[in-house]
Amino acid sequence: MPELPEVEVSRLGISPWLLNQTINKIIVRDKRLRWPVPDEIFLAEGKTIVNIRRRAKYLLIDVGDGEIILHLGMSGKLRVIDADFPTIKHDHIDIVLGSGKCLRFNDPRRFGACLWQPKGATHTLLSKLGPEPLTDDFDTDRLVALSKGKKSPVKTFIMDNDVVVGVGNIYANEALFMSGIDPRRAAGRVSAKRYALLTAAIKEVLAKAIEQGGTTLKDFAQSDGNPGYFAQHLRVYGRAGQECEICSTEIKSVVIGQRNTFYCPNCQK
DNA sequence: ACGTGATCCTGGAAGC
DNA sequence: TGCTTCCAGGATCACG
Repeated sequence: MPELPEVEVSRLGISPWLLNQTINKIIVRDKRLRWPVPDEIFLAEGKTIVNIRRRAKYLLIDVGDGEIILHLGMSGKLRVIDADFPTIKHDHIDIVLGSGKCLRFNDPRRFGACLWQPKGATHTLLSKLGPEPLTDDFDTDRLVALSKGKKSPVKTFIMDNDVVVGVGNIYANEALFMSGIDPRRAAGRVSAKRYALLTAAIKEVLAKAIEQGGTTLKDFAQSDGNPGYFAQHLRVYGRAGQECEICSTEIKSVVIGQRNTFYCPNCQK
């Protein structure tokens, strides 16, 4: 289940293999992803990859005339392998490179996406996104301003892509624990002081995860497809019934916005 | 405008 | 052992 750090680590992992390479061919074995894969992506054939960037959890492969947009959904994996390497189940798309390698997209649950945006245009999916969490555009003032009067839970608030992008369920849980805020608390009833703590916690937990190569639960493989990475230490996520590391109180779980939520009833108020 | 909830999909785990 | 059921997850869309 790739969150922002996993996508960033994927970007870093695949970039050296893709940059300055010509796209010889794009093979779409199954276009039934989150949205049907549009024929426009074939416009990238014959073009050279000049940049690979990330926006939220989207990867953008720039070929000059436009960008291929990739989203890993929750079960998507990218591997860079030899183009003639035998395919396995759910290998939906190949981007075949001049080097003989290919970027192969595998996604069992097909929640991922492969789309196209022409040069200068911004796909509607990307046009309304909030700021990147690791930039200065995401700060305490923004959380304080946008949360005014909001009755929905603070956890739902920080997972809202209009507020800030890239905060998924795992890191939302962890950041709220780190800042001592009860995830059920109404967003409008969190003080500015505590929003400062939360802002810092979000930045810290995401940055640390990127450093460590991404938190790796069951669905993430690094770009070379090899395991051999270690899951980042999670303090509340998935730990219901276990003791809080700080105070030994039992970690509770509750569903918020249809998402499993974990917190320490003693440390988080 | 705001908030809640259904929905997409599959594999792995848990339950019977 | 083999079946069924449940669950996970991001993001959109429909509805109250």
